[in-house]
Amino acid sequence: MLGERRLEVLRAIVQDYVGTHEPVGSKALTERHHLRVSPATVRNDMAALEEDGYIAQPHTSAGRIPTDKGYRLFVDKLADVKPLSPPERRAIQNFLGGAVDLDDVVGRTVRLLAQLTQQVAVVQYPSLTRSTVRHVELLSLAPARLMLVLITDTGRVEQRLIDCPTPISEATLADLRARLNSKVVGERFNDVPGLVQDLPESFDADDRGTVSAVVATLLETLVEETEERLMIGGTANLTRFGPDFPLTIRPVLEALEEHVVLLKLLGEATDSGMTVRIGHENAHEGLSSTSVVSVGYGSGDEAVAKLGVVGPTRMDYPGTMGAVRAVARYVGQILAES
Amino acid sequence: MLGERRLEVLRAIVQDYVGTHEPVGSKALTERHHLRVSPATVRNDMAALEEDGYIAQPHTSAGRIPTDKGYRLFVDKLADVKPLSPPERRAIQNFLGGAVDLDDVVGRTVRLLAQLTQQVAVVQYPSLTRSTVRHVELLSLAPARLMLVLITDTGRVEQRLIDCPTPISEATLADLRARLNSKVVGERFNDVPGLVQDLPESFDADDRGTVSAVVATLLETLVEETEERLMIGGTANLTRFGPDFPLTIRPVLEALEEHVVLLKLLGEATDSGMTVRIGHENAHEGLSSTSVVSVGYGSGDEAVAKLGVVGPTRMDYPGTMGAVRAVARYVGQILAES
DNA sequence: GCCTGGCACTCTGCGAAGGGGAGTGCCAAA
DNA sequence: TTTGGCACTCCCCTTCGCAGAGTGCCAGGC
Repeated sequence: MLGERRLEVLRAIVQDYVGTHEPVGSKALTERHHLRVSPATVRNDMAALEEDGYIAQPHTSAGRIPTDKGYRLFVDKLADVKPLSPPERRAIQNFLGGAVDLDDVVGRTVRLLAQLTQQVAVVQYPSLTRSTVRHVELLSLAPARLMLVLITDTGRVEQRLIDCPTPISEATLADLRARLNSKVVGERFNDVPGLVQDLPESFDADDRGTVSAVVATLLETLVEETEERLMIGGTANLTRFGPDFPLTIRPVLEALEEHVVLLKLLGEATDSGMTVRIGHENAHEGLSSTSVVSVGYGSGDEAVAKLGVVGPTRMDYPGTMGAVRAVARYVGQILAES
Repeated sequence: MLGERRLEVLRAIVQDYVGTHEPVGSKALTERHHLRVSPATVRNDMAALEEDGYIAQPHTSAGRIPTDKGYRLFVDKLADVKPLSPPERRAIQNFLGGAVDLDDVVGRTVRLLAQLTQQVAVVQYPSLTRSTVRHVELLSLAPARLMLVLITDTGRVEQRLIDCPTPISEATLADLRARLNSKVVGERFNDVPGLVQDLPESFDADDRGTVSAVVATLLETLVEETEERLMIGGTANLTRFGPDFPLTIRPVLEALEEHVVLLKLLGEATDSGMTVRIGHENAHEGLSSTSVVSVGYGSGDEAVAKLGVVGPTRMDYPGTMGAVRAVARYVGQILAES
């Protein structure tokens, strides 16, 4: 359909526009890229590209800018992920390696990604549902008041207060704690319900209510806290959007504050491999002039969460994708080590 | 020094400028505020106010706008904190009351404050140093690997991994756990070091190394985690700064991302009562065209942390102060209940 | 059939020019 | 001390005109 040279022209347009942020004309194209043809020929190609919806003119007799469809083609067919340089890789490793706990890992990742891409970075905390249980702790705070602490293999800690129907002895509590842990430690969250549901039956009638309450709270924590958290950074980079951005930046800031929206956005991305959503491909309309590059990361083979960046559609896709992929890889390593 | 009417004129200028965001002239002043004098008289007063540095003209023969010094006088002498309406109070209570845990309380508070003031809200997590210990838990993860979990009365949980020099038996661990808790539960963080420092001596020589490691980690957690966290919201309100804000908004966004800066900012505020820092009174230069209204909040009589808002110097001070104070009060109540 | 050079046309962006408006400062009088 | 009057200043907005860049189309060449 599209000739080889036309694709080349589109690639050149995207690259130039990303660099200059100004509509690019036929003459400038032939000068900067050594296409072996004249401006007039390029004009013909541009007309065809515009006809097919890959580029557009902001105003008659101005240069062309890529459309969402044009960027899509560029990303799918014309762009290679640009690997980071060895020094950059080392810097990433050093910076992430200094993290002391999970919060710190996520915090550093966000700052790193924002810094590397000069865009807004979004990092999801490792998801509970895909994590496994490292430990469950039960503390007696008062005669009829317990605290349940759940520790995941990714270092996340969740706590819940439990009001017991009847007081429970320390001995029974220790027993419960031991049996609970022997059942669930190392198991994935999804599998926990089936493993603990018959636990109350094996206790004395007196304690059964309390044990049930504990089990119920545990399951509740697993479900409710699937509500996933995320961290955002680099919002100052939004000012790079352009001179027209007062109206552009506002809906983006609003969207970024709605973590639910962002989580959904990340969730929609394919599980493995990198996902690029361009402009109107994003469901949320506040993000219709932005692109989202996201990828899963995890401590093992499997992704436990996602991270990505949000930037203007006119972003440097190869560079951004390279940075996102590299950061995800190293975060995975760090998580695996801890 | 300043006559009564001149103060009245200053107040009128501030109020008008806050409302219109445009330099205010003598004629408009006499029309909107029923000052019983003519524009010419007001002009004389304005000249005097300008002489003293309370107001300034952006350009010759334009209206006047308040200076930082003018706002300062307004806040100190001319403005009353504007109480919220009963419906607003009820809404606050309902909204905050729905919180399920500490994260949720802080999150809701930030959103609420941003919504009420239409500005950027900053809420500090309850500080560890002023909190008391609710429980310390020790978990054996591996033969020579422990996890220390610290739970505060404000619901915060911190965890740390400990590598033991020598393995420790479950019995000894239980003993240590019990003695540790009996010493520190209910105590303020600041007092903990003195209470636990002689703990290692009372154990067998074999275990002393491990106990020392545990104590050291606990103390480290207390100190390091004095690093306080905070949450920010309402950054989309930055777009209200004005049409000239591309250059204004960027340093503010940058400052907001440096939590360390913000914590310092909040920390500088007086412990009790409300603090208003106007324009250049803020140490950080990115915030030199913003004002920060902050106040402490706490579960009891004493403040455990601070919250506040960051907005343009031309903000509605009475309304903002009223909202900040009210929110702080209700957050305190919520924390006291839980 | 595709590429190329030439040419007329369109539209934006920028700077100069001009008028309206708002506001000030000063002065003289009440 | 306040007030009305008046001349002056400066900003802002609109208009105008022009240069520049880019396009579309056409006719000719490979």
